[in-house]
Amino acid sequence: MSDPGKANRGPGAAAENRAALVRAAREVFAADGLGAPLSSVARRAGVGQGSLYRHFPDRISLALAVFDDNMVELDALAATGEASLDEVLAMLTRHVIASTAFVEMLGTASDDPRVAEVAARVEQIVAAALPAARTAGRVRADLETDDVLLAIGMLAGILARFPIDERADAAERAWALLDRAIRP
Amino acid sequence: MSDPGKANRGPGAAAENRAALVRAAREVFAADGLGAPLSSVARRAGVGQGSLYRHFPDRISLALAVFDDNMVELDALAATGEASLDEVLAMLTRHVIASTAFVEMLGTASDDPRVAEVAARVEQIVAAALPAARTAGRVRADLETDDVLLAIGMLAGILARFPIDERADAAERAWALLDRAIRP
Amino acid sequence: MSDPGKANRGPGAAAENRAALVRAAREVFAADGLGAPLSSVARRAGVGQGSLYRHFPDRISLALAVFDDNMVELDALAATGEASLDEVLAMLTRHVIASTAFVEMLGTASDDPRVAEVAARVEQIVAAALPAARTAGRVRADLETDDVLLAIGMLAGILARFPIDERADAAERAWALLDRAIRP
Amino acid sequence: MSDPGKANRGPGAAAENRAALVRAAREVFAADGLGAPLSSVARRAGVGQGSLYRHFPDRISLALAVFDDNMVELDALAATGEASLDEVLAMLTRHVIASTAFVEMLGTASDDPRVAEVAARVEQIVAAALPAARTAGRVRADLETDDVLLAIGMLAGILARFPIDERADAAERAWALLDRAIRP
DNA sequence: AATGAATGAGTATTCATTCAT
DNA sequence: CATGAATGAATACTCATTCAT
Repeated sequence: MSDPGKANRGPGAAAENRAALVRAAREVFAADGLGAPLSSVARRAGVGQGSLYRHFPDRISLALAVFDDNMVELDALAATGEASLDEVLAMLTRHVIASTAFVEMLGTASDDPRVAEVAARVEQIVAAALPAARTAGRVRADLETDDVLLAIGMLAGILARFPIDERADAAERAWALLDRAIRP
Repeated sequence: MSDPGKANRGPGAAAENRAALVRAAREVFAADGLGAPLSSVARRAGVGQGSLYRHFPDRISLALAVFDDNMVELDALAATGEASLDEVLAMLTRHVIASTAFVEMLGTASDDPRVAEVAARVEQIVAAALPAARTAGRVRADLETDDVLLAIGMLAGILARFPIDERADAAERAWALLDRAIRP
Repeated sequence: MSDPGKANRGPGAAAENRAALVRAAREVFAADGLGAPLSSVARRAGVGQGSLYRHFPDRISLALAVFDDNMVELDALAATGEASLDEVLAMLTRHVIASTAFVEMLGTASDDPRVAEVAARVEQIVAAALPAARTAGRVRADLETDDVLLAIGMLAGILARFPIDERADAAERAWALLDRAIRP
Repeated sequence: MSDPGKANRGPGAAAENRAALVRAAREVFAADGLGAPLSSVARRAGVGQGSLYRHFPDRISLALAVFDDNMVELDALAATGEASLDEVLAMLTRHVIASTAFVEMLGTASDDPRVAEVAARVEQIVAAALPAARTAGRVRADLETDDVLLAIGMLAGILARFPIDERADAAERAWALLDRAIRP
């Protein structure tokens, strides 16, 4: 019974599989939200269900992996030491347009320490960019980090209700409003 | 055969059952969102599955019944002819705090004519209150109805991520932001 | 609580209701077969479920009532004393085109004595017409009643697989074959 | 948690399960028709519902698998190049006796391409055997493929109304009639 | 005797998760 | 370590049948 179809590529394929899973999950989460069937992720990745669970024992682990790239980008931006709040917000907006699941994750199951850590990191980055923005008069002097995070949350909430191809537009309209909310 | 379990309380229970279903659905939708299992609604109402489907042939019918009260209130407010935008927003905010599913419904499956009608009615009520608010300088002169609806949508989106008992606070914070976004 | 909708027309409506149920059942059985939901019969008749069950305690009772007309017609034909086999077959064919459920009933649940009686009556009528047909050379001399009934059964079986509006054609084609089978 | 009930026998059981499902379905379809509950198939096969759906995503897939054997046999017969119409009919009759669902499938949901293909194949095989039968004077010179298929359809229709153990007899009687219908 | 609602069992289908190979 | 199948619980929905009014 040496069935063809998909040979067991063996342990060597581990890294490759992991990457394929993350890639697939990114697409699936973007399209169907964070609650999408994990089986569809495995299928799209061309990987067995079991491998998915081995690499990512639960949905959150997978989501964290997916959005790790986002965090890497964000961290890179922050690492320049000169990231303006506008740049941070622009990047976050891009991420949210690509997948509201990013914020969906941050808002849910926050009892998972790893999620909390990501949330904290985002908060940190925003917080770091805020003083300069205040000083520069870009935002109100009394604007708090939480306010900015709330704005991002609202943005994500509203974008989730639009089909992907309308999200860029919707984001623009939303920022037209929100911008006034944070400006001095 | 002679199973106890639940006597057929007869047609007299109809109105009572309907009310129990709506009440249960209100709670369930508030807690778990519009996508919650209908079986849980029936169970919580202490009513057979069949009765649920008799009264409400589909999820939307049930949701419409649940949020009918909201609309009645809203209509009543609008009927006074003097509803200020602030009053309208306050009421909508109360509804959204009670159940983000209200807005969830308006945002989804808008291809159902009954939902579309409710959405249109909400829009109408907002639109009716807007001119006076502009004249009074309560909001920007160029603020559109769509902007207000977007704000409501964002509010709902963000509240959905908080447990019910934190929503009032969250709403306050959100409005503190949004208010600036619409003010002149 | 004096709900409108459908006043309880009281006992006087009994005969009327019965008739409406039979009429509705005829249409429903014709369209969806003998296994169609009884609720759809009650609905189409504009009659309560309970009334349906009062008049017809089970599906077979209803079917018998529906096809009673068929039997009346058939009996009337037989009563002329001069019914040719061709006439009998033509009438049966008409009935089967109108509703394969007629034969479906005769073929199923034959353990019900009332059904058995109807089946016997049909057999009787066919049997009565057969000798003359044999004498006249219309059918083979060795053709048995059972053969004719079998032919009717086959006709019904095949017609059941066509949508109603194609059944007349299909019946014609089928008889073109079957006719040779019974002719001398 | 550690419920016994049924150990996961692992992938090794796949082929075995598939075979059990087909076997069970063959019996169930034969006994209760093509519309029988799929759950009863799974139960009889001693297999979880999920496994059934994995192997056969819909009812038709299962039916096709069940009747694939029939087609293999039929194809084998046709492949000899010398299959007489009588042999073809005898085989089809055997299949229909075993399960009228075979023809039931061919008659229903013909919008499924796979079903259509099977139907076409049957037609092809009959068509291929017909000319020789005509030449040999075994059947009427003007007998069409459709007539033969109609006859098979009628046979199936009538057999469906007999319990399995009476079908062989019934088939014999039916052919006694039908044979005359196709003979010269 | 009519009404229409109530009930629950039955069926289809999906998915998270575990496990033998 | 990969694979892919197995399992069963969960959920939607339908219908036959019973029953209070």
